[in-house]
Amino acid sequence: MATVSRVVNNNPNVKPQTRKKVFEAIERLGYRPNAVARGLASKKTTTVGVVIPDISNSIFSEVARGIEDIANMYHYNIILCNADKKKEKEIRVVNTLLEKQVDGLLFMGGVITEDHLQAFKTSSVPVVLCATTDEHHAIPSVDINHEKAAFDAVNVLIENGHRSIAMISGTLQDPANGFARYQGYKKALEAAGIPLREDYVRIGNYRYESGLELTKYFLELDERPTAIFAATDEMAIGAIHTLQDEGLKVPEDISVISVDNIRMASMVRPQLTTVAQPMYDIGAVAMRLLTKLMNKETKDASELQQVILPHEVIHRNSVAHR
Amino acid sequence: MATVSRVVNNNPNVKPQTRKKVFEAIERLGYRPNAVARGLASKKTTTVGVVIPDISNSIFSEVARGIEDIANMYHYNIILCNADKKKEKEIRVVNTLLEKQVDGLLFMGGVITEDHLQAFKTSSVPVVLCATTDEHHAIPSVDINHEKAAFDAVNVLIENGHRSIAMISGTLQDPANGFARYQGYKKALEAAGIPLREDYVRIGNYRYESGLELTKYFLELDERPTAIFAATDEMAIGAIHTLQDEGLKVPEDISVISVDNIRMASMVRPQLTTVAQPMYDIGAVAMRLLTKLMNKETKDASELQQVILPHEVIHRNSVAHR
DNA sequence: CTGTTAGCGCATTCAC
DNA sequence: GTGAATGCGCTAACAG
Repeated sequence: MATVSRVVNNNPNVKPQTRKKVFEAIERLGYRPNAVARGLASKKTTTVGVVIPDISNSIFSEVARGIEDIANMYHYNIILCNADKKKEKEIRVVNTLLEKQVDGLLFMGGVITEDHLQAFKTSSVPVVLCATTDEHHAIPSVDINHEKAAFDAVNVLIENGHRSIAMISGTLQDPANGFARYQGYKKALEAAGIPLREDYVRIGNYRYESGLELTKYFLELDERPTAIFAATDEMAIGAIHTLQDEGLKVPEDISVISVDNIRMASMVRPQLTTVAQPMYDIGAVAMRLLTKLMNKETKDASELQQVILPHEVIHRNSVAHR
Repeated sequence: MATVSRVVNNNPNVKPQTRKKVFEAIERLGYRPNAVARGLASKKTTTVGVVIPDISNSIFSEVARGIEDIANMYHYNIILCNADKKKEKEIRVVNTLLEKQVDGLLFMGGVITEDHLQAFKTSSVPVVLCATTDEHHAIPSVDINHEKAAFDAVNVLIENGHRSIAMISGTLQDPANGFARYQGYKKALEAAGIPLREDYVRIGNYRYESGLELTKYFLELDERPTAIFAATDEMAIGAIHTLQDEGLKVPEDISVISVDNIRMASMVRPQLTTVAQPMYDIGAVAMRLLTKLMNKETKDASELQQVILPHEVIHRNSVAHR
């Protein structure tokens, strides 16, 4: 029995001949190792938990793909849980994942509250945040610099001569994303000496429909903006369509830029100029970091583990000089 | 110890008072049940395996969301594995999933070969196919009728007076999807007495880029088609863009229709007329069926378990009368 | 209603 | 290099 365990686990201390015999017996009997029993005995499940807001959202599904590819590479499987950015659900799934004895946890979600931190603290396995950060940087994370990304996007507009720049923002309640991107907008205007106009900022919900809707508001203004910065590609595409539906041309009449670079950004006309956020890489790097933490390859989880991946302006056809 | 097990598992045979005491102790000690040990002892893991071609593809990620929601409702978790429609990888992940003692398996993939059937047969837990079927209907499945969906799509074109209808097909090697949709196209033409022209059919890979590319070919034909039927929305959107880039108007000059109804279909201009395939429901129904099978609520896995969900024509703005 | 017992299928000592 | 013994943390009989 111990010998079988050795060959199954590739332990070298087995005579090649008996190894062969064991393999034959395995084949003949259709023996399949029981990973649950192995997990109980070895205290390792080679499984990691992934909590994600919504797998059907393309942003997150790309991150998930990055996670799974790297997980696979290191022979981990992933248990996937949608939590819809609902705090209660997030904490609940973290606990069930921990009960299932995952070897590590990847967390994507909304705001990281004290309760989240508390839940993570009860974990005996490493946790890394993915595409988000906690305000105190208490948990390892990998993300982009959302504020700088937004700043760079708005700057593209400014460099193209725009000074009337509206923003379709996400919720300001989310410090890691919505608020940070709004801050980037504000600072870019500030740096260019452009006064911030309150009527040039509307709050959406990140989605297409809200881009569609909020753009109508801008068009009713006496002084229409000449450019719109949307916090997400989806809202930007919504904006473009409202503009087009109203007979305006993008980018000739109004320019549009955003941040994300979802696949759809190059599948619309005009193709969207946007700041690319490397979704796949965020997932991949986060998973890689998690493997290091699980193997204790890295000294201390609390040092240096705030990875910021670079973003990049992708020039396409939705921004024009004026 | 047994009593603790009882309260944790909500067994009614516990005096309310001792139940309360146990809960207090659990709270005080921060006790967290070990689901792996439970799984070993009870032979149930409350986990199901999901093999999926690519979670970052919106078609599949919507199915996955349907699966997870219902799984969650029945207190199952899902282990998600991407297999990219690669036979070898598919079979490998099925085996690791089985080693992990999942209580059931949901399979989305490419062609179901004999080797797949063989792998499923070694499973002691139920398997259901999701968004695909095997040719012999040996495995329970939930899907739409792809042939009829394609037939209906082409018929919309015919009813609108089109007789020169080209098709951008998926691979004909995939009987459950690509080939079935091609068959639907063929039969619709046949039923309308329209001869099939070989130069009106091109084979793509389901994706945007191939729609983009193959449409150019149709435009170079002496007799241009007046309508294009694409096997997927992505290819249809690609077709529309090539048409527009060449200065043609959709649907005035050329009509386009397809099947899928991905979210993006209503996020392009013109909005895409397409046959809706209920992705979320396919996942949800498949998971629900799997729960029944796992609970042996249903007599025999091999009877009646070929669920066909209805599809529906969604009229938008990419088809015109001529 | 509660406590005792015996595995679940492995990995991991420890002898040999 | 191999086999025997122990225990991972729980559930499932079984007594009481």
